Amino acid sequence: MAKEKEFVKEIASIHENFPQWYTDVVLKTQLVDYGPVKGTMVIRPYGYAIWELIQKELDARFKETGHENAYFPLFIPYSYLLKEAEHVEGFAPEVAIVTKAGAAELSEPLVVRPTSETIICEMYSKWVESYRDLPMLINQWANVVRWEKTTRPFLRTSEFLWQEGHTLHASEEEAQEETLKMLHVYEEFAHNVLAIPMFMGQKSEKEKFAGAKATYSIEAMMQDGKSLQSGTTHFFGTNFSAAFDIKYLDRDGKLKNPYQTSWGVSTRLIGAIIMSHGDERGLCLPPRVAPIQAVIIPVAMHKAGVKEKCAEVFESLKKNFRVKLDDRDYSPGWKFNEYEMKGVPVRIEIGPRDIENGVAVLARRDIEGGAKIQVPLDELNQRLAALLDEVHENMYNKALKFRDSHVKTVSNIDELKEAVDGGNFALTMWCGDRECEDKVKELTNASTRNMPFDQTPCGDTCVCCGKKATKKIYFGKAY
RNA sequence: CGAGGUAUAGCGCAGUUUGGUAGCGCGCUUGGUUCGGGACCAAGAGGCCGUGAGUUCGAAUCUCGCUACCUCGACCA
Repeated sequence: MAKEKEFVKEIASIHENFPQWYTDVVLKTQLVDYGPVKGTMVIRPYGYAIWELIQKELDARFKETGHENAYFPLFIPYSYLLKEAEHVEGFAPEVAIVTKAGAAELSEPLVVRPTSETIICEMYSKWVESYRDLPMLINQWANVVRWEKTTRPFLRTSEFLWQEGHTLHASEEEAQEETLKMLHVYEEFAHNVLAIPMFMGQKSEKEKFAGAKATYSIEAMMQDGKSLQSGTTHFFGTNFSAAFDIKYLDRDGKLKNPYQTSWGVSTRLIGAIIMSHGDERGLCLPPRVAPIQAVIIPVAMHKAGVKEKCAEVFESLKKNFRVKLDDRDYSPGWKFNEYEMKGVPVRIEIGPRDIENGVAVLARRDIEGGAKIQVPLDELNQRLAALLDEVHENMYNKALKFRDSHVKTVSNIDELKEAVDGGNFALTMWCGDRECEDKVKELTNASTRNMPFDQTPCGDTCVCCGKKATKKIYFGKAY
């Protein structure tokens, strides 16, 4: 028997209209609202709570790997931007510039930071004198502004929140090692906290950061088969340190430019969570960043002892979990649907029957149909902890399975087009020429995502020109 | 920035063709009955119809401009 939908439809179908589904979900679950200025978003408490948890987890990892936090100014003299040629070219089209203070014209226009390489380099040039000052390992949590043409909440907005790490190193090897180390920190975080599998690899010349020698990325596959570049790490060599005249006196008595890296992830990660795990009912949040890990819903609240028992359970759980007791005067069914839409990983139902039996009913969000289980009240703490871990594992595995089943190995342009049009990534061989990359983009609308570290060939010839291939690379349509 | 679409109560919509001063559902408030998958009854509150001009005795409705949002493309975390 066909199962009638047992939840109320407030959002577009994820299968029928993915973009509309996304917009509906972010608005209706109150993650964000639109700001009054084009392309801006208000991150509402429920969305911001996710960001705070992301920050907490990442920040711990940055500290663990020896980095310190600092804060650099929002305003950057326009002239700084001009110092690194590729960098200006990359960012000039989308920077916001302040030219006036009140009625008075400023003597030099100020850029509202689109990224902070320039101002941080300027400061580093004052702070670094000796090899003893290296490595310099600084991260900042900040907002940045890029005047994008089209915008979508979390995925591309005029202003967004991120972290940017900026490091200086005495040796090239050490800087390269840092670049890859932080990429792996991102990947580990995405796996263990967000439950999102990432493709790690190096970006092509075309796709790399303006001013970098090499850019690496983590790429996640969304459920529409498109790629979301979720984080990047950059190796600069001495491009910026030379341009900004950062010099240190080495042991050998010679003045040298240090090697540099930068790396960042942004509130876009929240978009990745939404589009990796969401379903027909709405959000499905990974337990480790879910603002509410479990919600307690009293059933037949008016009956003797129910409210009291729920409050008691709430008190016993709140020390260990982000738990919420919803004793508002809505029907239980209404609340079930509400918290499913909001992606709360576990629901705890407690009614007269349960109290009589000394149990609670637990329903998990990540499994279709809820998979309700009864748990004795005195085991709730341990069982919930285990269940949240299980939910995390299941969400990761589900995302991984989806991803792996949407990667097609291809050897020519027709296969590539068919793969990406069908909502897949195409894994293929490439000669490394920009021309072929551009041509593929033109013919299929897919761009290179990245080159995996495992370069075991899956063919000999370039997917586009048919000449000898040198790189194994993923192509995909991207956000 | 190019193509298409939308804008009326918190949300979803009707009303626009044929101009006459706004309506439905949900939600919200109050009271009561309810409560194991979006309960029910009753009584209420809430909108100068995105915005600026124009046409007209009269504009949500017709004309032009602007803005925002959505979808699809070119660029980015």
